[in-house]
Amino acid sequence: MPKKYTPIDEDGNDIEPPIKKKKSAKSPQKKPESIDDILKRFSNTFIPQEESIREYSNDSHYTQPIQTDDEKERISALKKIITKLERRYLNSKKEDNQKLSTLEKKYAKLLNPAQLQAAITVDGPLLVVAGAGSGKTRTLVHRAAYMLERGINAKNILLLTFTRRASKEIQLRVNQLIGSEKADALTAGTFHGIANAILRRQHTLLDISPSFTIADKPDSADIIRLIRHRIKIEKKGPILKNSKIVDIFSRSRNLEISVEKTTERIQPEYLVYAEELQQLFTLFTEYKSEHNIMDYDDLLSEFQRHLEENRLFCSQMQKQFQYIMVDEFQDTNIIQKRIVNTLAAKHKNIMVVGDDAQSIYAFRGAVFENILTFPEQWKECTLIKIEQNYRSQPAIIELTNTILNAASIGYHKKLFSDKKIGDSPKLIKASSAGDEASRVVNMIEKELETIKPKDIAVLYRSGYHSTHIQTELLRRAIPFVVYGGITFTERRHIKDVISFFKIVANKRDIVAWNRLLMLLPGIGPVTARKILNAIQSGNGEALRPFFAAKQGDYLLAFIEAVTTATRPGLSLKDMCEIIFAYYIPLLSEIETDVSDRLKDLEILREISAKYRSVNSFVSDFTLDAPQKMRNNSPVSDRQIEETITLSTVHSAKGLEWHTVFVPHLLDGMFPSNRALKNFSNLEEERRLFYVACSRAKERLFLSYPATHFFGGRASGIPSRFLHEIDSLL
DNA sequence: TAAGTGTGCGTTTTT
DNA sequence: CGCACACTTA
Repeated sequence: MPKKYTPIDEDGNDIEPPIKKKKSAKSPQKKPESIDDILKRFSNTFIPQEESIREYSNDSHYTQPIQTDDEKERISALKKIITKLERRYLNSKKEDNQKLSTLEKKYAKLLNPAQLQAAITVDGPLLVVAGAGSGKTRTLVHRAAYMLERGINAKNILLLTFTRRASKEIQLRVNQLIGSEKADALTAGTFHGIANAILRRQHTLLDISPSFTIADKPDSADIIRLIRHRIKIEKKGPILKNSKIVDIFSRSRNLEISVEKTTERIQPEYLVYAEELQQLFTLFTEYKSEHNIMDYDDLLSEFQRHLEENRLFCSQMQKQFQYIMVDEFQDTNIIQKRIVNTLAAKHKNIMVVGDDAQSIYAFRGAVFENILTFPEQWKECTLIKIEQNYRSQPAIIELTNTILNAASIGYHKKLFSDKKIGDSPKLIKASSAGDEASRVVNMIEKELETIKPKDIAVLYRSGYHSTHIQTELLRRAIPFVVYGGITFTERRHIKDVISFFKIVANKRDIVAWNRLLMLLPGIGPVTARKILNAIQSGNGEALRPFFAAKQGDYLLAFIEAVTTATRPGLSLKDMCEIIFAYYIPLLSEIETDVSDRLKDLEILREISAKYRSVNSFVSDFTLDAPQKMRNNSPVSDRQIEETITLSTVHSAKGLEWHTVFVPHLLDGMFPSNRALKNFSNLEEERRLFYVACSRAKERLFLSYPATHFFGGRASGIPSRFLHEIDSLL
């Protein structure tokens, strides 16, 4: 068996010199090391590294994961569905001599025949399978415009998108097409955004509190942190990480399978804690409802639950949304599909668009079967395929088609393009991650001679893959924006201030209270809990003893700020003043590098000024975090023109660039280590690779380093996906 | 009981 | 590199 890991690279890496810690020599080890451990450490340190760049021509490196019986079954079932779909598609292909109305003729000039059909087929269920770059958004935009022009009331149209960015773009383009008065009344947004808005607006009918706050993932992890001590958790295996627990819970709900099953599937090391996890899940659920908190999954499932249980509400919704369009349908999960089905049940004017080859959100419960089985659900549905690609030049299309052909299933689309053939995709081999970064940036500089910064993107598998490239770009003073990874919202001081707003919005948001209390010097978990008990007791006097304690002045200042900020009639601007006046001095006390953070807070002030209610500010902020960052702060649209884009592949979905770089194509990085042993996960990684490459219009550069630091070890095997497209590079 | 230090461990992807 | 936990110190 070939050696899987090469030892630590000690030379030539100017970015991240590996400093070998000698901790074991200093601190006495309690348990004696096993011979295996010692040997492992020895070989990591002293066995000379392999310096040559590996070639991918030899596929003995790659062990294909074994398909489980379930997977085999699923695939053969899907294949049957696809064959049926294909047959049905061929039968339904109409002769194109239908007579067009004047209005339709207008749209015929703007769209190709398939797009036109998709746009003017307004009544009844409709499935549009659209390949990458085939003008999916264009079709949606024109369809909405066509409907409005045909006299359908904008209020009766619901457009569900995957990201806020997509919904904003569609709305903007509809505006440009037919003017804003009509288009503005259209309901467009993400599933989560719409669920949030409707739950708040209809709170009386639904009998819920409209002041609930929304917990993002770190917030949920905080809740777990607060409640995990209520049950005894003996150390039986690996440490239970709060954020992983949250992942398990969320996935369990998205897939609608038990916590234990989910654990087995995504975090089998935690199976020893199955019982504890189940208990925690119950506590977690109770905690959220007690404190008027909803997480992302609650927004969807509560919405769906009310639709099911409240007939009045349901019929109101069905009456309002007579025409429904869903973008990126391949990435919907069971609950989202159910919501759509319920909403469309009465009028049946439901149109879904998607591409099964771009389904990359299985980790969030997405089932691309949703798109393939749509015609089974809606028997009378019309089926349209849009296959012409307007984005990429033929050499790139050939490559992306090849990637798809390696996939085991899929509703195969033969994308084709009229564009003239351009440069073939290039492969860059580097000796180390630092070397890779500098080669990539060399190419970027070369590209910049002919194209604009905003036409270039670097797309990688995981957030932390961007660090080397970032360092290199910073060094050469090339401005860039980072999408994905650590967002603005997750920065500590932003979370603090938002927590303050959350308290104002929802007094019961104990997570927010706790966070702010723990910030105070002299207050730790125990005191914080006591204070919280006092606050929740509903008796103000109970707080008095804490003011008298040695760090009481801090607490007093905090409580005073809270009461001032909660006074009725304050604008968000006033509130910001009060909060900052309290928080900034405190921040300077506990942090050293305040100036950067103050800039962030200024941005926060600007954003908040646009809102009139605390609730909408806080929920929008959680659902639609500003994530464009440059030197760690959001940038204006103007600056974006001058910057190149660094993004995770996931965040790059639906976007396109003249030139695209896909670095770190090592087995274990892309495809990710986690996916190597599981057949379906590996298939999803391949689709992800497909999404990455199909973002490129003219030029595509793939690259990999010989080694990459990876928890002290380095993997040096080129990605198996490169092997699959070998001949095209 | 808060807060600081050390250490071991495991690194997706997002609304 | 960040975190959960163990242990120490004040």
